[in-house]
Amino acid sequence: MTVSSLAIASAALATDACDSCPIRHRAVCASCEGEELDRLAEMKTYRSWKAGDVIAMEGDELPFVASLVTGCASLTRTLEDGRTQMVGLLMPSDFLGRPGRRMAAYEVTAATDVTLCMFKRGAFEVMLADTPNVSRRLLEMSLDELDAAREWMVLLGRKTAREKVATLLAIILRRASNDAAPLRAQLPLTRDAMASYLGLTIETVSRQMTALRKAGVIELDGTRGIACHDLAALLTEAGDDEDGTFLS
Amino acid sequence: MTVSSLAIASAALATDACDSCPIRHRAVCASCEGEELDRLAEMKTYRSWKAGDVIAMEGDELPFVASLVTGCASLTRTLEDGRTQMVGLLMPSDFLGRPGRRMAAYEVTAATDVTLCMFKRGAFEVMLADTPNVSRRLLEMSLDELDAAREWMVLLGRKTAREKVATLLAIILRRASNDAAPLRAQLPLTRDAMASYLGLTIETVSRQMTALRKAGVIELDGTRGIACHDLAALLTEAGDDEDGTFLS
DNA sequence: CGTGGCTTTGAAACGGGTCAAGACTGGTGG
DNA sequence: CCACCAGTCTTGACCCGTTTCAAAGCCACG
Repeated sequence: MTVSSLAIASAALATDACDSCPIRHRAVCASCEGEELDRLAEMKTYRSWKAGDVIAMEGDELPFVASLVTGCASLTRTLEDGRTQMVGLLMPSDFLGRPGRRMAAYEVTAATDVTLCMFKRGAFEVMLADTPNVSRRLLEMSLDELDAAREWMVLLGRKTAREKVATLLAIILRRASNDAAPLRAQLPLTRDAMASYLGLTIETVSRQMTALRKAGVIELDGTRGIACHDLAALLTEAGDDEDGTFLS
Repeated sequence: MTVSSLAIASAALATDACDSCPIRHRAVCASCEGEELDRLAEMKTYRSWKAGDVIAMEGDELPFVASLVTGCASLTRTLEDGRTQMVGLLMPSDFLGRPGRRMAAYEVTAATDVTLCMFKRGAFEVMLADTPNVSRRLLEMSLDELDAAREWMVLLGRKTAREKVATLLAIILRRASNDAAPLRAQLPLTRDAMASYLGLTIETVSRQMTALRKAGVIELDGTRGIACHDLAALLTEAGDDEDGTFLS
């Protein structure tokens, strides 16, 4: 399994200092300060996985909930006959696990190298119950994810293969690059993972990438690198009615 | 617009008695008692719409949030060129609106006659902030909706037209009927709405309904009535790996 | 009894899937 | 250091399911 790491120097993560945590201001802990933050810090544990590792299988007991600190992980559901659909893509600060549910509802896989900030389920649930700063933030994040899921439903239900690929590339480019044109990024996903997320086959993803390149909308650099000189053109290909604000 | 009402005697709703409310134990108010319930009761207003009415358009200001009391409403997103995808189906006890957001993110349409129990946004947000019984329930409901949305992503991304239609019929039959075989129900959705939800065209929905009837899996009674003697067979057609537990 | 909206049915076109090679990439061991 | 190997990605040809376009049937309602 190719290792294409987005990991930030893991030395910083080995310490317990939430102050220097890269997701401090966006994760489920974002609204906590002082005592509350200390309490979270006491119950947390870091753990890392390599790209391609399965973090949890559908139906496994998941004894923790977690914030994704670095990297990128996917949530996937499998049908009886093996067909597979990615239903979520966790990026730094996203929350993994559902309070009140012991079993993983989806297979969780590390798309790149991943580090989680984990909380034991029981302790976290107690904290959730008595700490509005946590429960409010979690509600907010859940509603954002719901919006993202619904946006994705539009893509899955109504967009053409070309629009699907363009949409995904636009999202990745906007997230990863510091908006100076040309936008550049390394794809955190294999073609396989892209296909799974987009409800397509690998071959179709590959063909559409080539088509977008030949149309001059994007440039490819090796198998993972992409660049785009004209985001507007890419967004037009994506077929959105706005400018692709979504995906939490 | 054809009126196909699921409405329960609206006389009961005209009163302010939460005790006799059909969704009392499942809606966002479910965990509230005594004082808290009184407080909610004071800020609530009922309002009804006819089947086909638009309750809110995408981008409209929505000055309230609400629980759906009776009937069925759809959330729909539209692409620039007019393609349309339903992203949610609200059934009794479901929550409408997002605390903290003024604008409707989706078009909300009454699929059947609908009655909402509405709360003014401001007052509800205050209550949400200081009443764990409300915020906890809303979090739970949001996470259920997120699960349902993800389940739907699998359907949109990977299922065949036949499986899509079978899945939707199974869900409606299970919800609507009092599980004595044969399961019977009146569809709360037009073919158009079904197609919108399933990411298909009207014609394909119609063809698959006919195909399922000819295969002996379902019976059709007029244009809205369906019956099913063998739910297991229908679930097999639906292609699920379990027994279709989802959709909040 | 006619009208308009919803639904069904049919025929043809097309987009994406499937199957099958072949090319590239990065890592490994001679 | 280079050749090889396994895994990943690309490309091509063909096929099938769904959409598109068109027309006819059905139903509720005026």
